[in-house]
Amino acid sequence: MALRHAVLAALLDGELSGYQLAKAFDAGMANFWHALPQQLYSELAKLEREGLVAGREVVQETRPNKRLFTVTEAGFAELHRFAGAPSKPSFIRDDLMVKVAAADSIEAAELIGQLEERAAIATAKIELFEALLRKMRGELDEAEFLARGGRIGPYLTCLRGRQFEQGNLDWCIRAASVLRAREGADVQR
Amino acid sequence: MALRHAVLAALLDGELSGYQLAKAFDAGMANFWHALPQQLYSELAKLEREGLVAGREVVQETRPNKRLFTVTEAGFAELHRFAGAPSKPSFIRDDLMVKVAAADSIEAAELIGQLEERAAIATAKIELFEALLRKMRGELDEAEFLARGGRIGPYLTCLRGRQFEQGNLDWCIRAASVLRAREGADVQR
DNA sequence: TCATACATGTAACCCGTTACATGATTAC
DNA sequence: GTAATCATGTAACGGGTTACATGTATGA
Repeated sequence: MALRHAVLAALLDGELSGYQLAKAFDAGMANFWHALPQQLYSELAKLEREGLVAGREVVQETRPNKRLFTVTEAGFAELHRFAGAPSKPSFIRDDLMVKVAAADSIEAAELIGQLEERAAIATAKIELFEALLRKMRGELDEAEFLARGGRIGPYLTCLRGRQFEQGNLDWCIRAASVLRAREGADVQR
Repeated sequence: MALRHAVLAALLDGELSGYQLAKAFDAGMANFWHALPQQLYSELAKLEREGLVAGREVVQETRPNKRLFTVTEAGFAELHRFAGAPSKPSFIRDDLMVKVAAADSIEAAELIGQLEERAAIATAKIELFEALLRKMRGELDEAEFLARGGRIGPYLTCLRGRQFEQGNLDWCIRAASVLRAREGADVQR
């Protein structure tokens, strides 16, 4: 049960509608979480019922009306409680890893193709995260920003996201090259 | 629906009982997947019903009887089909990242403690994975093994697992030191 | 004697994903 | 015209986690 906390964390920057929250999850939270709009709408509804967020209706003329949500006192209290609870170590759980694990009984060409595709995705994400980091730190350099900037939380998680994707990229390239070298080569079975 | 494929991949090395499979998931698969025994038992039952694995009863005298499972022809076919399907990129989804994202409204000391704890766990996992890697490659060095060894699949995923934990470790240390430096310092709010 | 390893499951619940459903406005 | 953006949901399904349930054998 941690999506609720990710939502609370996302709302710390200011009040957001469900729709804006979905955007935020596609951008700033994307390094460590992902959620579809439906899930966010229903999670917001649940959080409101429990009094952890408060919504206020904003009437718009040209656009459909929307509801903006803020974290309540009870919401902050819940975040603090959450911060104190132990966090279970995470692992990767990736289809591509399962495929590589079975590499010895799967056609190499297929696998190599998928590894290259993933490498391309990782490259794109790295660029995206780097742009985000530049935007967050503004005119300060990284050391300055981390030492004295505001809201370093999202910056730190974005750093981890970038590093994670760099790890994906390096590994995909390496695994693909290993598999390519073995194709047709003389190998133990 | 990918646990089934992880199970099939794990069974490639030879026939295993549910219990042994649970061990295997705690060791060799641990770098990229985790599953509780209950889930494995029920997944094996499902796979057997669908004909993707075959179980054979082994009567034991001093121990309770057990059932050993092997991948069937249909199971291999399913693995090949799976290998051809697109794999969605994964992301981290970690409680600790949520906490760091909310760092600006959470007590730093708590967070630093959790980051250090996680760093210790990562260190332990790295050692574990390194031992596993040494065991898998036997007397060959890494380049030799990757070029000509048998069963490189698990080796490659274990490399990713080690690298992932190294990433966790580096990031935890960095994030903790950033937070420590800011404690009591003059910071934007 | 007590903890650990061996050995296998069932049941309930929550969370996440997929599919369905609607409808106006703005920019190309 | 057509795609993208704004805006909000419901329903069904499947997977993962937690709790429950049982029993033997070995080693400290």
